[in-house]
Amino acid sequence: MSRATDRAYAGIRNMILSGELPAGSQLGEAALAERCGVSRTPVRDALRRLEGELLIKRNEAQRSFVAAWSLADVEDAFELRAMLEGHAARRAAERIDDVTLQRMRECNRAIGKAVQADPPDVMGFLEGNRDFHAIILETAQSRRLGALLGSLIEQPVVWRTAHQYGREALRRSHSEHDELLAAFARRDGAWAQAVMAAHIHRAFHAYADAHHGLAAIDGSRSL
Amino acid sequence: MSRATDRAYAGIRNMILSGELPAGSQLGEAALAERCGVSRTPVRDALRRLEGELLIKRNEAQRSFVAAWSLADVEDAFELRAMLEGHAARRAAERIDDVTLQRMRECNRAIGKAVQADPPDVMGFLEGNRDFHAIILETAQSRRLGALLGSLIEQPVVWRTAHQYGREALRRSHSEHDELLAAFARRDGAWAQAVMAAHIHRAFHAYADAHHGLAAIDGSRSL
DNA sequence: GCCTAGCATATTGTATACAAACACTCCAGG
DNA sequence: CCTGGAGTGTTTGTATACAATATGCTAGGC
Repeated sequence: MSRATDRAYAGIRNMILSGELPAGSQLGEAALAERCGVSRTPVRDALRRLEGELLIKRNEAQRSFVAAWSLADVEDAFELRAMLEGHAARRAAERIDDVTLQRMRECNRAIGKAVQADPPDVMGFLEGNRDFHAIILETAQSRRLGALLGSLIEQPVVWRTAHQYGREALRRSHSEHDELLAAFARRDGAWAQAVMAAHIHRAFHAYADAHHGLAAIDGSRSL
Repeated sequence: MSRATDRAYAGIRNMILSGELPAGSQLGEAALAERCGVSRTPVRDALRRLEGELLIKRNEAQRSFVAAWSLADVEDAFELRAMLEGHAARRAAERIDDVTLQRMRECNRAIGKAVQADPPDVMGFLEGNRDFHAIILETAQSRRLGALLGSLIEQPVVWRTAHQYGREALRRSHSEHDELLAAFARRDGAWAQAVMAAHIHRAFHAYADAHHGLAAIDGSRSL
């Protein structure tokens, strides 16, 4: 998108994800505009977008607030992701060509390298991971699926806690990608779907463990 | 939302769905603003929203055009709906209380009455059908699921062709709702999910038959 | 004759001013 | 002391003016 709108979107988004704007705080358009160095117009566009991604909720009088995410909300989002990305994986496995398959292999090699670095290169991992999933989504060739997943992929709180993931969790993620590649190589859609669904569900539990601790799985705390 | 934005959204949407603005035609903000009797600002909001619902697509230079829907696109949307609404039905069956169940029974009775009227009351059917599915979505208690389905429920072309559905198709829809109610009464999530998925898939074929004819299932024609 | 550069035009992006809606406070009356 | 309501201030909605950008056409050179 255009420069000012992007700046507003990225700026507000970062303020929310970094915790600079805590859950529940009001987002006045004028204040945000000043902080981002743009006028209210692009801020309004950005707020609409963020509202669609459920990072922001509006009260009955159209005032915007940072949405509060309970663990149940996050689980809900992961469950939908598992379903939709599983579907995407199945479609991709049925449609993938050898060139794309090769690209995915290289992508996962890069992820493997990031995992084995000392200390683990978490940013590199996240980037490779995002690319990997993006290729699958693209190969699935469903515009609507892409649009739906768009609001789910960038988990709001995941980024903040990614660094808490242990090397073991990253390594398992990497090896699950390998299994996905095996399913793709065989063009086995059902296999790919199952592996992907498991992959996402496991990622949720890795998140829940890292962020809430094993004892706190009660859904009562907000993020 | 507010008055002007709603007017723009509803106006543009109707122009697209009614065919007044054919697929592929450019949507200049200024022209739309004049036709809707508002300024460009609410028109821009409405365009953003419609773009999210994929009724509009933008080219690389940010110009808006009415999206062309091929039969494959419609099938794609129905497939996603089957998956997501199936999921919603499962959650709803596991959570529904007796009061809501009674409301749904009454809703389906109203649908039955519309179907048996002579001639069939198609508008009444559509209205009841929408309510029925809305109750399920509400009972599923997943904000994100609601947001995702929001962009899928209002099939753009379905409304234009609903009147072509025969009484038999409407009657089957009604009886499938009955089966759904049976699954809900037993709190059987898996059953509800299966019935709902079948319900949506059948609806797609009813649509395809009515709109494209039995011989034209090739995905090449746009809507 | 064709390609390219540049200008004219159309269209979207951004800023700002003003209008409307809402929330909040404070005072008056019971 | 509690309640109702008017007034004030804050916040969002809308309109419009201006800036930036893309597009298409024309003219000039090769």
